[in-house]
Amino acid sequence: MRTHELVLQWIEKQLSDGDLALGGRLPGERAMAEQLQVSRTSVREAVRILEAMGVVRAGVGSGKDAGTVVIAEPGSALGSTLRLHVATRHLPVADIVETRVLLESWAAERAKVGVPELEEAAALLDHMDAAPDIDTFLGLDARFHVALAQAAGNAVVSAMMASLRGAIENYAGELTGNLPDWDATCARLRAEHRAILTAVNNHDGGKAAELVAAHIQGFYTEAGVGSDPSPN
Amino acid sequence: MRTHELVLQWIEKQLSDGDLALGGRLPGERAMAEQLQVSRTSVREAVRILEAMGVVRAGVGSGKDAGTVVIAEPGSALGSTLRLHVATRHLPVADIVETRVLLESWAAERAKVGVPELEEAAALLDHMDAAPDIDTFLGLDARFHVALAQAAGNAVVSAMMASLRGAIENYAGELTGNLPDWDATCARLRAEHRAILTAVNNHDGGKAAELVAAHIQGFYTEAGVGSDPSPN
DNA sequence: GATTACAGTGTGGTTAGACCACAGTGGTAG
DNA sequence: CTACCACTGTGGTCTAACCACACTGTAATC
Repeated sequence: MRTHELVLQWIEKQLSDGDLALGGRLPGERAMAEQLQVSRTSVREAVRILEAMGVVRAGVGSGKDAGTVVIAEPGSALGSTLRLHVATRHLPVADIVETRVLLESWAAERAKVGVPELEEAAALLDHMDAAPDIDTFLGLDARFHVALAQAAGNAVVSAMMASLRGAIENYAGELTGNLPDWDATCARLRAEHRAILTAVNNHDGGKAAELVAAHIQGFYTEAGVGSDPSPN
Repeated sequence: MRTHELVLQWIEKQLSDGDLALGGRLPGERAMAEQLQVSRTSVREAVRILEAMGVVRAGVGSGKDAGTVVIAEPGSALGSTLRLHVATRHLPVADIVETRVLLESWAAERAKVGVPELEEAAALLDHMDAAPDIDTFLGLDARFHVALAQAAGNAVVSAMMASLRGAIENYAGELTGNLPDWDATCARLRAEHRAILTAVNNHDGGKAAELVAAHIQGFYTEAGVGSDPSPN
């Protein structure tokens, strides 16, 4: 077994045993190296992997944001991984979109009315009506979809859904500039968002799921994603 | 931007541009370091991250398996990431199981009859009948479920489904020893597998999806997973 | 006394250079 | 022809140093 894997095992055990919890600080790299009798290089390789997994965040200096602390951001980590595999042509963009439709319509169908996430989603829709530019709109759009997914109460589905979106974010983002009429598209998307939220609040999960599926598929189809067999 | 991220960007660009394809070799670490004008350490950190993502595999020595080659194993990589997040208590085991049911029943419903994956699945069932011990059985079981998922033709769903299983593999594996009657459970699982495959081959996707959902949920429930609010 | 300036401390970030184990390659002695 | 062995290039590991950064405490200054 390679040295940095030993360090990974040790840290994972600390997490599993509860000796290291979310928000907690890892020992300094030099201290860990001495404690485990390995070089600082190996410790750093392990920390890098955990950072790529979204399990820790490393910060220089001293004080609040310094040191290596335990976080929980699986979404961005999974997204990066998927993005790389899309780059290798192993994961087709169409499959990403299809899976996103699957997860997100499932979540819409099971969204619990009255949870804070739905209120946040509603507030985001108001902000989107006043979004000054496309990028701001897309940023709020992402947050809306995540909030909607979170309302279903399954953290794994939320994380995966967010990662799927993130994996093709740049790719799809480039295509929005080529849309024939962004203002019209934007107006349609906003109307669809409100229809989805209304269906959820009316306890009509089936309707909400249908609307979400059509909403996502419609956007990517219009942007030209999914029909192209050779992305990048 | 940190140095190793620069290396990551460079490699990702090589992949996106097609200059580096699946099965291809990365330049040696020393060569890459010189080419990008960074230290070998930084190159190694980038390679470590890619390795954790399941994008490359590093091998020592010379010849066929030597050097750093591009692979495509998102499943194991995503599984490790999820496992770590389960360890931080951020992802409940119950959510993992629920998501696996979702993905796998979706795949069962859309499995295409006649594809090679289904034939492989059938062959695996025969091998499972003759499995000498639990570990062998569970290994074949994993391959059966992956083959079934692949029959739906969505690489992302297959990878995610495999990763979900892998994330709680050890956790669930420990519990199989505590089952009241493994022989009975094993016989039941084998019967359920055949019923699932039969439903798929009869083009009864709805039935297959139902059976798969009950099959997975039943196993984890019997093993005591999902009802325990505090795993590990 | 309050404020400012600055050295001190501990963090991760980066580098250079060395040595190791490993696995093929090819020459060489038998 | 065979067996051996030095050679080469790969990743794996380690050491020791230096840097930038951000806070902390102290001391000089107003």
